[in-house]
Amino acid sequence: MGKIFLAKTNKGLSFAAFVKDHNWLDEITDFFKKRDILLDHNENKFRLEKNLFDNYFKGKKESFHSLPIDFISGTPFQRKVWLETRKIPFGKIGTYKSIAHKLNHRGYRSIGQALSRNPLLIVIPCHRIIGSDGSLTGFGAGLEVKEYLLRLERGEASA
DNA sequence: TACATAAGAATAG
DNA sequence: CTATTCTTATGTA
Repeated sequence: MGKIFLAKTNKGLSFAAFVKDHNWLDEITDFFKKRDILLDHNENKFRLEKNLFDNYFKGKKESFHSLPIDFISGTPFQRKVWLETRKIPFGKIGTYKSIAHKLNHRGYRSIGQALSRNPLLIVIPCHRIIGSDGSLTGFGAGLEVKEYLLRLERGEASA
């Protein structure tokens, strides 16, 4: 399916996304640079994460709830949305509207906006959020990925 | 303050 | 019923 770029602080995982191309990596590294976060290329530190993702892509109900995460970016609102999204159980889906409702918000669109900036793909299952009519509205990493992930959770994955 | 948004609702076909 | 357009609210820079 592709490679996944992971980044973590000493507090927890802070970034996870599919690697697009080299240029994309530059942007990410730049992102961390601006925050004075040094990147240490040490894959050994990601044993746990790797294992979790491995489970997930095997179709196991990995919720990542045990994985410590660290929001290096994000406004209070975004975090609320992310945390709420994270509560969605494996295999289930939610709508922007439902999230908004839980947060006592009327800003459906803002939910999507927050999710679009989700730095923790999969860990925060933004792919489980779809439009109120059941349509896949959008996805940062590409709708293909979203579709794939949803099928994966339905047990129809084909890698 | 102005811009952008992964939505929604409404309308037309 | 589906496709298309328009509207509105909210977050962010």
